Amino acid sequence: MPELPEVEVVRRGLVTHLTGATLRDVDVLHPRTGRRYPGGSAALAQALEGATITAINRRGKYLWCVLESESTDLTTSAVPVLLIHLGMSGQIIIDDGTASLRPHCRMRAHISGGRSVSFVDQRTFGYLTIDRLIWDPRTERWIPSLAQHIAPDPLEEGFDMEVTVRELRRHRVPLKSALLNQEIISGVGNIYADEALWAARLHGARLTSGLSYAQLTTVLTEVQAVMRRALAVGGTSFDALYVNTAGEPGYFARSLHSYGKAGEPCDRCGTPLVSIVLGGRSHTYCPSCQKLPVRTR
DNA sequence: CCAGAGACCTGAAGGC
DNA sequence: TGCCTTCAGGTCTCTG
Repeated sequence: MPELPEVEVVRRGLVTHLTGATLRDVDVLHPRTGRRYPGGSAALAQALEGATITAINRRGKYLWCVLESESTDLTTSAVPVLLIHLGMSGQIIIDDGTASLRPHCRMRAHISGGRSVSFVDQRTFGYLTIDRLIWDPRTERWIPSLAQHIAPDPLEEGFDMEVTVRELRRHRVPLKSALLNQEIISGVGNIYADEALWAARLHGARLTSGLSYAQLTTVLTEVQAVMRRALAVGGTSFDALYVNTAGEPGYFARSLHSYGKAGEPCDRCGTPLVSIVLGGRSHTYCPSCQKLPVRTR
């Protein structure tokens, strides 16, 4: 499940292999992959034909390739980008172009040197589309218009801890749900939300409005810390659905303390971890280290 | 405006 | 053995 660290690992792979690359013989092979592009997958493939990638950037789980195009479709004053969201099973694989089409391959294009780039996505929650860059005054950088609604992510330069804490407190929702809300903080998914809550010793059901500035700052600091550690080892490959651009898994799964460990002893106190459903998503926590405050009345 | 629920999708895993 | 149900996840859309 690609969250911020996994998407960043993919971005770094693309920087190495796609910077300066021109897309040729573009095929978009599934209708859902191009569903966000007006005209759909066939029109998307046509628009991408001959486009050259000049830079690859990211905010949260949103990834985009800045394009220069020989196609008039893309020539306007605004800078066009290929926006990529990996959804929950998206992979981008660079190979030597001789391999046969991979299972669940949703887009394939040839690039220079006889190589090819494939977008593989088993569950089709991911998508590709073409968007335009707009200026984001909050962080003083260019972002795709379709990423306008998401907040800065905890590892980007313009991330403001105090603003995010205030935004968390403005909502009256379970802390776990707030961490997953990309409009409050972007890039966090179920794995790193559970891990940060475990590290901060906070129960995910606690309401954001009832938590102190110090507690919220702690959990955000833990989000940053766990993501940096995961990034350092190539991300989390909990199942076969996440790999880097070379098709290799990351190694952070072995460092997880709570996600996917219901019933196993807590690494701090030995109490068996418990799993509940919160906002429609599983939340695994230690009932001893991450207590809910006792309700009076 | 805001919170919560449902829809989307596919393969793995569990139950009978 | 085989069929059926349930579950997992991120984001968008709808409802109250």
